[in-house]
Amino acid sequence: METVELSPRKERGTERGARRAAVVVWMRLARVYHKIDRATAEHLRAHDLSVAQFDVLAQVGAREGITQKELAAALLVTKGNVCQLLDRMEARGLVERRPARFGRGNHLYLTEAGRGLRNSAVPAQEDLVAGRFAALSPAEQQQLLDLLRKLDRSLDRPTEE
Amino acid sequence: METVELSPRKERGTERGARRAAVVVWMRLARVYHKIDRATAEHLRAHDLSVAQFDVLAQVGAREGITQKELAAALLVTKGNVCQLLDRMEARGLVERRPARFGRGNHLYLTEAGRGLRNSAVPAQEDLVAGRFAALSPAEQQQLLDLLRKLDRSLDRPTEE
DNA sequence: ACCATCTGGTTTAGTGCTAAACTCTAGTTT
DNA sequence: AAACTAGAGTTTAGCACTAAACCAGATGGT
Repeated sequence: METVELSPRKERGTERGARRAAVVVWMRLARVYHKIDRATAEHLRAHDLSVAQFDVLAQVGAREGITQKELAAALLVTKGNVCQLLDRMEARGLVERRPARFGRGNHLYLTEAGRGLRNSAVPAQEDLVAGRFAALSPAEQQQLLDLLRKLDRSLDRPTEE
Repeated sequence: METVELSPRKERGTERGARRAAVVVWMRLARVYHKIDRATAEHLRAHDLSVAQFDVLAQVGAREGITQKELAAALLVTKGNVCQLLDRMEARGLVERRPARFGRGNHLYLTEAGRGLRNSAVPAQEDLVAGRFAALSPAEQQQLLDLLRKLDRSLDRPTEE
């Protein structure tokens, strides 16, 4: 295995420190993500839903008529993944694919069952999340949101390292 | 950075408002996590490593002699998952399972190949993460870390919902 | 009209992950 | 010592997810 090209910067002492600091933040963020994700997965089992399926239900419910491509983009997953997810959920009668009348692409809609499940699962899910964040005051949550937003936006801009 | 309202004024301080607010923070956190996770996965392919394998390599390298159970706990995954992961990595000659001399459990060690790979992959990975967090100043990263730490610690405390 | 291309969507192979059942053995009980 | 128990590790079934190849209908240029 070859050595990988490191970024062409000079190894100044402060850079090393900055690198460490970022890694620590990232590890903590990943930890928090995992814990809450696990907790929601466990909770959603009461509705016979996986987290992925819940996400589909929530997104499609919020934006009916969305296409598979758009859904994949919204969920940050591949179209292949969305396709398989929809296969299962359609077979279970939760969502419906309708081919576009003009142009290409399938439009997605919730069935009655899907809407019903969504209406019960979404509030429960929100309650759970609210509970997990309850340790932070509203002001702290706002602060956290601000930081995450700034970070998130910077991630869209093509590599500015 | 300017503060953005979380929700319409009329919901401020209400249960509904708090619930919404937490959900918004959570969605943003999940988004950030996904993006960085994807970026690291892509980057690690240069070393023929998945994120999970990288994590194993990093953990075992940092704490040689760790048991599988401890590793699973450190990575927040099931022991079954660790077992499979180790199967592949052992087959590839990166790690080694050694049955405990006394008591039960396997102790884990990196092979020479594993150590070499770790030594090249870890710094590259840290550079990438540092780059992704570069949009935040050191002070902001500290702030983010503080909030995540507080949140993380609260998640360990048995359900206070 | 014809062909080339583009682009949603589908399929497939391979990893990651969980839950749950199972194995094996160390340490304990009787 | 024989049997029981508990705990680390393994196995299995099934969903999630990606990358990459594939398919088919739309679009567009000549």
